[in-house]
Amino acid sequence: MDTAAPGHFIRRIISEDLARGKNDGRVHTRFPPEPNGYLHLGHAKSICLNFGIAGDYHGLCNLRFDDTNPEKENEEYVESIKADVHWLGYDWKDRLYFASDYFPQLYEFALYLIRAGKAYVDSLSAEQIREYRGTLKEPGKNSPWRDRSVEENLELFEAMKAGAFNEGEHVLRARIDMASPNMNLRDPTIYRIRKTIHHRTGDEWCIYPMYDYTHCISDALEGITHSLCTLEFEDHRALYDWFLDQLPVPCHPQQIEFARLNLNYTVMSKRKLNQLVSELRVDGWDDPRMPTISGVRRRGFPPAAVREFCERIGVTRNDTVIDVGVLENCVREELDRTSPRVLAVLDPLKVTIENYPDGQVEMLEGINHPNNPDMGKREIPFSKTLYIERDDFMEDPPKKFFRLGPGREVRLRYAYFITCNEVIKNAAGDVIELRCSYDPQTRGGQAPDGRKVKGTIHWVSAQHAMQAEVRLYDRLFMDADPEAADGDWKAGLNPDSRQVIKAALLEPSLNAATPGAVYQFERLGYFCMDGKDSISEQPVFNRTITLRDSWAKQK
RNA sequence: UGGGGUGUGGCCAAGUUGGUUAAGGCACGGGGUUUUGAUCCCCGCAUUCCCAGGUUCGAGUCCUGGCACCCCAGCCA
Repeated sequence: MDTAAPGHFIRRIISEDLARGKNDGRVHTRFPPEPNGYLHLGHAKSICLNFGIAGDYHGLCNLRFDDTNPEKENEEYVESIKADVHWLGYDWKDRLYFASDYFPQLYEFALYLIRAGKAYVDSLSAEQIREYRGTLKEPGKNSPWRDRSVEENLELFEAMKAGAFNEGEHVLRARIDMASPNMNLRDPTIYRIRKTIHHRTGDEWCIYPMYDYTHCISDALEGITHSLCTLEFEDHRALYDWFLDQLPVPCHPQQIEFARLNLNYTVMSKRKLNQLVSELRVDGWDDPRMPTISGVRRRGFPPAAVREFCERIGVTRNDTVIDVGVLENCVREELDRTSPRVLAVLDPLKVTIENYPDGQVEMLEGINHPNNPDMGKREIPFSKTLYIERDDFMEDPPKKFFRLGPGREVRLRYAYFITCNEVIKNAAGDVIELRCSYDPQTRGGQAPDGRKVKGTIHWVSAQHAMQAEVRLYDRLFMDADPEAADGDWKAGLNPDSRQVIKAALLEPSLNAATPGAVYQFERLGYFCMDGKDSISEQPVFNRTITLRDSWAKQK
């Protein structure tokens, strides 16, 4: 029971509750997604909060699907959500629930409310209900059906359930206060008729309970102690409490609101993400550019990095926007620690070592991680014809450029010092090859005479390299705040958010790469083998994130 | 005066009973180590806490009055 660590305001509230002996010392939370889309980083914040708190206080966290709107929900979403929560590292064990499992109980409670005179069947149309509701500054007025007898309400509600009416003919409403300054309390609808097949209950029901009514009761039935939700539900708390106060429920959970996660350079609402997917602006919910959990997973973000991110951003009630740089930094930190290093060339420039024996091949030793010897070593083949990164050569380099240029000497990582003797160009004047010479004394990268070179560049042996497709990603939106662009938020979509390199060259050890594995391509960044599009003849690597690059900054 | 919230450096965020020089991270700038211009390591970065008054020996923390921004009028969640 780590009540010592104070942390954010929600932990403080829970620690105080525990100290006062509230809830018999139990802490029980829940993560309640609606299966109407894939989970995104905003959900990750909620998942880490709810499961994290349960873990810290030796409590429990349920996974509960809030599936009360059959028109938008389906099984695919349910499965993706379960997979995403597991991937993040959390387990609900045997506590998987569905609000739809409570439909019978919810119906009984509705009957209870009707008998208590706290709910009535309204026969106004949707438009009329809206008109009667009033406005933010003016009170609403009572529906003419508000004072039906208990018997008539019972009869009508049962007929609604039996399918005697069409959608929209009637609704069940809570009888609270049409003049309340809190719009949520102006006789909210609690049941509506929907003749739609539900993904779990099929055609068993044609009336479906609304969120406000369902959520609080579901929490109470599961013995939830702290019901954490986002700020926009703050005004709903009065209703949450109202229902629980009217009904004979086993307990009364406490709703606590926190600010949702906003990230710059992206959008974070299921509605908008859904739009990007359905309009084919991206390749599905798991497109590596998407801020979805499945997207960042495919991109190569480790779950530990996402968890660390959620920890770092904190939990408050402030409406804020987090800089994606914070997320990227978490990803770099985790990947720097865990990923093996490898040599790969994305934009190949041919190099011939003129004084290297034809047909000779040497196996050179490379270490898999500079700061962690436990990750071992590997052999990298070296030969007369190599490829280096085109960016690592400049015909007319500025003084601060440490790489290759005419007459300059650099170190080929783990191999030899080479000097550029000649630059070969094609008819168009493009550099197509470098003729170099190597110093046999520098094998491994050290000169016996102690001379230094300023640059070390990566390379790959032409005859040994394997080919791969590499996909480079940039931010999905060009503006920090896509929604600010008045009008079409999709106008700011970055046309260059994905760049595909068809024939990158990788050192042969990458033959052993498996889907999902992340490597650091030295001096370039971290790359993750794609599990969907890779085929054995042509693996695909997604660039997870670049390395920090102070040279690029300097330029 | 519809109701409900929030305001600490460029972006987050500690600071809770008022009491030394306002944590930490990201970003940024400078330096060192380095066979990745990576990592790592130093150092710098708010005389000031939305504003204005007030209480007090002392206020980011208390009081009063403003200002700014966010949420609410689904038979969505």
